[in-house]
Amino acid sequence: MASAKPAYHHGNLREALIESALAVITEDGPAAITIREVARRAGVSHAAPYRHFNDRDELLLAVVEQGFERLDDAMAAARDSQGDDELANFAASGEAYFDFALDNPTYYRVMFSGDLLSRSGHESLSYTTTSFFRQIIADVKRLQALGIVRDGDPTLLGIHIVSTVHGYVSLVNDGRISHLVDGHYSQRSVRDFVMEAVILGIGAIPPIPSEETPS
Amino acid sequence: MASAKPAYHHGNLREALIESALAVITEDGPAAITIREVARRAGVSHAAPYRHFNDRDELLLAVVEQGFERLDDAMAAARDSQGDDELANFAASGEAYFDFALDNPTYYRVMFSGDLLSRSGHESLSYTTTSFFRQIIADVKRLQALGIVRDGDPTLLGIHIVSTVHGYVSLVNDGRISHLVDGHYSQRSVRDFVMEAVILGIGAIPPIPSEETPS
DNA sequence: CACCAGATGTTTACTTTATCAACATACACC
DNA sequence: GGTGTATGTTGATAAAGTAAACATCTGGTG
Repeated sequence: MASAKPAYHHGNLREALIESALAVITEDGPAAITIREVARRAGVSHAAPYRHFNDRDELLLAVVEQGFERLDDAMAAARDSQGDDELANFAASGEAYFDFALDNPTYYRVMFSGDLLSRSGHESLSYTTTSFFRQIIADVKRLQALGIVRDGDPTLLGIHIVSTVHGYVSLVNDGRISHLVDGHYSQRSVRDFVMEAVILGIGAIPPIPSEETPS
Repeated sequence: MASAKPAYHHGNLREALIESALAVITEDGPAAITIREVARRAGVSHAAPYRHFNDRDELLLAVVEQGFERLDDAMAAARDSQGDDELANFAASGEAYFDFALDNPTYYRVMFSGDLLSRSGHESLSYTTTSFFRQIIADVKRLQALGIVRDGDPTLLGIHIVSTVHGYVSLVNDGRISHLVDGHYSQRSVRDFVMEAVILGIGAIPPIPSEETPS
């Protein structure tokens, strides 16, 4: 009861366009996104997207924003997953970051592409990262107050932490270290090594690994 | 004696095109590079670049390769600058990396854009990073043998180191942390903090800061 | 229920670009 | 000097961004 005629109005074109954009990026990278291709995939005319986005960048921006929302959600969920253990909560949110980035390379790539920012210094972008950093720095402060994290400027510590995590997932996503890892390490074990190194680096003791033995 | 007529043959068009490309990237980002614009800046017709590069990506690739050469040179020079002090040499080469990336954001951005790789999995690109990683890992091994760097898989330690450095310079270059730093810290001091944290993180003691008091 | 105002799509048209093919020129070597 | 090859130029085609004018649907309003 919903397929007789193609329907002049799509119904939810905006979302459909974002999804198509993601598909294109996954297949051919962010540079391959074209308004026309995205429109084609959504089954509308090449100019229809302009009813929802002023230009190509705005479409990209919508993808970025959706990505940050999902990342935020994942981290927020993880942050509260470990009860009262502050360090475990922090580690869990960090793990969520790793996992989001590695499981959603498409989102991650656009989110941190830098190209968008350089082209149109969209405030929303810098805002997103700002709030993200604030959260990390607040975490560091809290853990310092609890004596879990070493003394030192929390902003600088936060920058150090984010640098490592972001650097690692970027290198992995861009296929820059696969040649070192493939056949020698599981992606998981490398991720865990880096994560523990981060914890160690801020002077906290990594949580005792759980007994689970995943496949 | 070298400017009478425009000269049908440019003389060194290939280099000129690479330079023009760099200029465009600096001004408007990598996505703004067009064969035609680059040709315009070099003062040649829109099809002339095709005598030197098969397509747009190959031009980009040439920029990337030149960038990696310069980075390699800078690091190699630094690596031998501190005499027999192995750790100091390592730190110096790391510092050279930071400096190259932060002083040449244009090069660095294209070099690690990831877009190129995803579009055309050019072997030369993965090769470059491969040799780069090999060097780091060799350094780690040597320092471990000297008891300067903590035990642990040198490949994983190398990945950790490169992740942090690359992550930091990427965030800086993409303007993602300027809002945290501006007015509070000098870029230099943040860089030094991260660099020391890396040294600390691999279990080495940071070299005693020199007496210099730069402006 | 008929009708109007927006919102959402479509068509057309113009400009810029990548890229190819055909043609032109200059330099190197004989 | 003559010629082949590398290096440039011109012209043409197809695809994309984007704007403008036109079409159609949807949701109130009377």
